[in-house]
Amino acid sequence: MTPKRWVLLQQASEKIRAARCAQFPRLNLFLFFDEQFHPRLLPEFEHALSPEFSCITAEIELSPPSTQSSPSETIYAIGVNSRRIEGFRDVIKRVLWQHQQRKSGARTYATLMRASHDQKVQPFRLSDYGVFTPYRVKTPRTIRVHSFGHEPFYRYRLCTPKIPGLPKSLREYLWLLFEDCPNHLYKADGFRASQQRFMVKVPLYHTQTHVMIDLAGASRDYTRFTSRHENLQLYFLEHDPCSFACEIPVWTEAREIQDYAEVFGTDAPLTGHIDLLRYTEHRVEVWDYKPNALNEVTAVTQVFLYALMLSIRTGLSLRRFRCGYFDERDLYWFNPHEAQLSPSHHHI
DNA sequence: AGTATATCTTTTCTAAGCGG
DNA sequence: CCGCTTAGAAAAGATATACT
Repeated sequence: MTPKRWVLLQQASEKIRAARCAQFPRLNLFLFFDEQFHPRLLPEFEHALSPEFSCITAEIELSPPSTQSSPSETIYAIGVNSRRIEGFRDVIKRVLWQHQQRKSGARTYATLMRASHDQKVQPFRLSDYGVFTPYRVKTPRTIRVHSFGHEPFYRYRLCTPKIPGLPKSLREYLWLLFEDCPNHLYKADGFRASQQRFMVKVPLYHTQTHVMIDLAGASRDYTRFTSRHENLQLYFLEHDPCSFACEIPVWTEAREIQDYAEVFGTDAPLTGHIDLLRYTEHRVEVWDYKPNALNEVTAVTQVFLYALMLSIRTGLSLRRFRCGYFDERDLYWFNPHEAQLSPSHHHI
């Protein structure tokens, strides 16, 4: 979106708001130009929004520029009379998500595992399609928080001063989550990485002396929240220079892996939330806090799937990841690219 | 559950009005 | 001219609501 177009959309927004403010005092708008498939979307948006919102649509024809050579353009707008801007945004996102241009040539699971080079990714961004008005600007904080209503609620936290040193695609992913996360994938039909569906075989290393273990022990005195998990996570973000984010949403869909159904035994999207991310020795570390790590059996699969999904989201090779889980006594870690997923998924 | 925002309520501040 | 009173505005605080 060019700055000029952005201004035109803002002006259109003001115009609509002025005309409708009496009838719709809490009007929130999504505006876009008539490019690509957009105009067809107006009724689709309306249909998707109608169960939850009272909505209006508008079309504004721009007066053509003085040089008559170029054709006139139209701005389309869909609006809701509600303050639930996140709910509004989610519906728009869901509709647009289905219209994404399919990336051709999804890699097979085996190539994904073998890849030693990073891949280019083209993440979905709402701002590529249109603008929301009014736009609510969040106050900047060192640890930025966003709660996802992913049943239950997950509070994603990002420690912004630690971001600059990270690989670019990871940085971009961490930022786009705040607004562009496809929350509809986390509803009903998907399957969670935390649910056990198959076994992973991988060389697993065990230790009882590790900075993570010390930090986990020290975090016990931290009781800001009622949840132990949340206290530990925030403690790591505040006291460990390597920990930069917690409860990071990740996902992958069937169209992203050629033999997805064969590998996972389903077409449903895979979703999850990574407990804790660290960056050390040029490796992205995916961690899960498991009280009683010693007796843990499902954690390897779970953390492996987290790393796989983050690798797909960021395009970073699995070789740049390290995985593990820990508590106040024990720590286990492994290299995700060495993992072997047993294809049978019939054991739940 | 925990947090941000809107709305209502109370307090405080400011300044104008007025009588001594 | 001064100080007391008070209306109205602004700030602060408390509560309700919406949000994720």
